[in-house]
Amino acid sequence: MKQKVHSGSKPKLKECLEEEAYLELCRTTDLLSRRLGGLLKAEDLSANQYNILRILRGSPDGLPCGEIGNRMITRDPDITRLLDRLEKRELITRCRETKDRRMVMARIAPGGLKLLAELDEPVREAHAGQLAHLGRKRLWALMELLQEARSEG
Amino acid sequence: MKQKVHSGSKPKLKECLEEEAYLELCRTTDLLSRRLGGLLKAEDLSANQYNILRILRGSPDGLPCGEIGNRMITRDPDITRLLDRLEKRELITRCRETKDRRMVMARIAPGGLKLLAELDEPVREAHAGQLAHLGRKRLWALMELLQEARSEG
DNA sequence: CAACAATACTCGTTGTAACGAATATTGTCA
DNA sequence: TGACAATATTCGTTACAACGAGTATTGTTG
Repeated sequence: MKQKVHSGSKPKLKECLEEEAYLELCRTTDLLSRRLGGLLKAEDLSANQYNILRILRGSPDGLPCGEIGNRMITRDPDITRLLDRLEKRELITRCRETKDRRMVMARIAPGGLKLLAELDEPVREAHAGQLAHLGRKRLWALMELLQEARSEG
Repeated sequence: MKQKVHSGSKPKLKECLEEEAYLELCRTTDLLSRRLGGLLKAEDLSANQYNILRILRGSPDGLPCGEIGNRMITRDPDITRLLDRLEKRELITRCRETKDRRMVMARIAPGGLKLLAELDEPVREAHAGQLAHLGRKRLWALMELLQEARSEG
């Protein structure tokens, strides 16, 4: 996920505005991601693993693997292996659904909740430290623009 | 003024605006990156390799490996191997500097220029297709906000 | 029931990122 | 000159992403 983009040369005339905007986006995301990455690495979590945990925390009833795959845009064999690692560390649990026994529901486990809870504060502080200087107004403006950017892709 | 007291349940983490903005940023960058990723994969280029080629195109006199590493925020040994792969495909050339013989200058090769040239149009079209609906005004606003976001991290 | 679709999984593969440790060469400076 | 710094490299390691092919189980439908 980490995508690095060169930030050196001045924009050539031929480069279109959309491309420049994309580069800005990459640079910014990359910069902001580094701190978070450091926090996660200290807990031996990959960004994807962290995302899964947060998704599952938001769905206390659990989610089928396929649904996780849809949200992450990741193929199901890869989701399976991601969940394998998380399950081995007892951060999540899996159990087969009784209704539709084709599905396996993944739920966050106490260990996963605890780990997330420990990360919440530093993560929030990291983001605040990096973005608070924008202020509420510009943050809202930024979020709105980003949503609009995705709204018609 | 009366103070509100939490009853029993754990105080919900205040979803801070900065964190939300970061998530929006990630979602947007991720979405936009996928098309580019497809174009690059068709040419067997990783995002990092593509970035290096673009950096080098912007520096016709070549760059020392260390400078590339600085721009990409990537460690020396990894840059070396990235350049190895690019050199093997004759997309770049390397030669030792005569002045300071510790340095090795990497330059883009004709093959690299050609490959980039072939990618320029589809890449630009992809980005335009994804972002043009914002219009110039909002694109500028977005870019400005992103620059400000990085200006104090 | 048979055929098919959906779900998750197993297995294998390749390339890469990221990191640590060590080395050779060269330049700089006290 | 000798000690040190800078540059790039080699080597080894681990984990992960991404992809393809195939399998087992279960549900659905004609």
